[in-house]
Amino acid sequence: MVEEESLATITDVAKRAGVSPVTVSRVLNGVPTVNPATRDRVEQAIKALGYVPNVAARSLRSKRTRSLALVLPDITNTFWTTVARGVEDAAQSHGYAVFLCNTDENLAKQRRYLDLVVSQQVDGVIIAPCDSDAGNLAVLRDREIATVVIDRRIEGWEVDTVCGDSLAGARALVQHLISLGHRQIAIISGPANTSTAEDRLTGYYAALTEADIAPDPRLVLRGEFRVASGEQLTSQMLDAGVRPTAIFAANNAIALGVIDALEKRGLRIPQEMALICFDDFPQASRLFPFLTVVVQPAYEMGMNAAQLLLRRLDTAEPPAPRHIVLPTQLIIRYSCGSRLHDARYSLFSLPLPKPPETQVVSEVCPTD
Amino acid sequence: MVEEESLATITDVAKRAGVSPVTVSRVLNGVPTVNPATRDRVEQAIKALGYVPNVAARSLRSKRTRSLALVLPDITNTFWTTVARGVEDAAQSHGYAVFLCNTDENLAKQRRYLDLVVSQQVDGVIIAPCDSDAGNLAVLRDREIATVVIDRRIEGWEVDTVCGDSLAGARALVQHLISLGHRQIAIISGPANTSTAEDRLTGYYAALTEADIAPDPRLVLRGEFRVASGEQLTSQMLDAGVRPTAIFAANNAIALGVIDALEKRGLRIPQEMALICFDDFPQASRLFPFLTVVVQPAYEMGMNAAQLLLRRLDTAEPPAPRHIVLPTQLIIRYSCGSRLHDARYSLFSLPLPKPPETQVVSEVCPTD
DNA sequence: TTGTAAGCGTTATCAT
DNA sequence: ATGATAACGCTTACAA
Repeated sequence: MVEEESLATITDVAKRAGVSPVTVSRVLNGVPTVNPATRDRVEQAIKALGYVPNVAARSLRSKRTRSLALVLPDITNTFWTTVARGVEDAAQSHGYAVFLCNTDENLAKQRRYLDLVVSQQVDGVIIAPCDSDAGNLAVLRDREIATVVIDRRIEGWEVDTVCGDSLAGARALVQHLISLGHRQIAIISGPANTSTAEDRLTGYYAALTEADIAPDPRLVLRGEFRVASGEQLTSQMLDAGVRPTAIFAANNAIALGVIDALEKRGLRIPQEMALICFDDFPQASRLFPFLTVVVQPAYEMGMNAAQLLLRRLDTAEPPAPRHIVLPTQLIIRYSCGSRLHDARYSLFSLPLPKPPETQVVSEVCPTD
Repeated sequence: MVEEESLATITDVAKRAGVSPVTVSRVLNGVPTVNPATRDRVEQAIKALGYVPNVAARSLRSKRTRSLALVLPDITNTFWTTVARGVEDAAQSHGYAVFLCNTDENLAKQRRYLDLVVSQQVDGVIIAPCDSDAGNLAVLRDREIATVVIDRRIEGWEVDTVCGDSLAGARALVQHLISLGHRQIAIISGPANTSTAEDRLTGYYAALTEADIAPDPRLVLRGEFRVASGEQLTSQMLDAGVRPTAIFAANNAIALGVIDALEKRGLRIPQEMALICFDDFPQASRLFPFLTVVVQPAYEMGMNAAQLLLRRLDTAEPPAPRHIVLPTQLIIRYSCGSRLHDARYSLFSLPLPKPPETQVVSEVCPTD
């Protein structure tokens, strides 16, 4: 049903419909002041010729490409792929295409991708930056490219931000351990120049302080948000004779490394070493029926970021930057007989100094 | 160091360097017939102005966008994210950007993405199609968009293809079970209209036949390549009183569903039910120290597909379509005392009818 | 409601 | 080795 000789242009459609190219353009862009009959003829011509607008020409003229870039640190982590799906769904429903860029937490790769993104003239960028230094995002700021920072805050640039509540999540996790009687709790966190690593550390300290437990510097370890880093730091700690009763892994990749190190040493989880972490695993309740985690609303984070960005692109004069902090959920896994249970609690931000009795606010909804 | 008033164009660079825009274009495109001194001046001007070429203008004129689309069925599966990284690395090293499109094994989504991809005028497409019907890829064929099909073969269109050797892999997996004494082996495969599901089923039958085991239709189940499907089919089978001694999951997502169903019924793996599957899990040796799998070279598949595509884009008159089948590896996991071991065997394609004694050809390389 | 004219930034072609 | 000119397909501004 599609006749093609070379590739139909707007002029071909115009000729076939007996109108001028401008009218076709109006139909394509949904301009209301077009005679319905004319619109019909144009639409038929479009269908008959299998016409598809040429985005290059369109964006050369209109200065918009209808494309976004999503720059992520680790495409193999399901947390990030879930974020990506949120962004994708929001973008697709608005007719935007998404370039997915994987930096591997590597600043050089991030820089290369940002250059690419600039030359591709994307309309906007959603980025989880490798670190909190705004200087590394200078290209975006200087060229005034609409940007939303996701998951991690940035220092020195007032820009839209969508994050999970790392502080409340970390505090709730550590409080959970404390409520189970643990007092020697190690934390294996991420790099010092990422806000998520910082916040989770702050939450850890807050929970300890609130329970009158003096922090032990030997139990505070920092590396990267990677499996290998979690494995290495755990091994170092254990090999140095430091033996906490519980470990808080600052994300799921680190937790995998911790599991690795513990299993190599024959330490059973949770009997000989309790483990909690940020970000869940798919199928976690079957694979790790013991694991208490804080999950962030990854899909919603992606969707929110994309919507924020798209709204900004639509409005001519954008409002002041917004900082969105999405609440997290605490999932406590336990077995009752042979049944596995997930108890879920929504976490709300509470002031740091001296919080009320309980941080676990909302209501339980067991899964299966 | 970057002076900007609006946004530098090729003309601004030309003025600053005291040459014509054409010369700047020549420098940008690496045309050799440019005086080195001129080239220097131009390059300095580019740097001074922070000039970045406008891809829209460039592709409007040159008919090339230097972008590819990668269309995948499940971005949450590490197999596919690994493929994506292979494609990305190859593309980036050639200066191409990649649009990642996630179809969720959903034909409607696939169609929408292909339309988007066409209007974005990408130079080429790498696609793992939802099914083997070439009709669903008609847009690509009709518009003569350079295409590489990955992971799954297509019926009715002669097009470049990069796949793993599902047949040899499936056969080796089932042979492994048989060598352990299993004779009631169930298979939970994917949809009938995907070549991977078909090939793995064929390999399953081949191994049974070669061992003089009559296939039992109640043990052959087909659904989708998804966790939920694996869970559901396993549950159905078990609830119907069908009780094999081993299950072959046709991919890793299905295997997760099988694990789910087995655990719900208190069946221990591998003591009460052996399990094998196609495609590995990250950290599998720790999480599933019992699991024997066939891994496909996902990264290489992506890289090969991208290289094939890029080569085709470079050469004016492309040669006949190529079909690449990459060999797979069998990984047998076992514990020796408290140590875990991975024994790896490379698998080579063998003729179907009556293969020689052993399918396991290459040499063992234990991991840790 | 529709059309005319101009131009977005680059590269192909031809000329020097 | 370099430049002048036109054209890619579309949308904006203005005119009718």
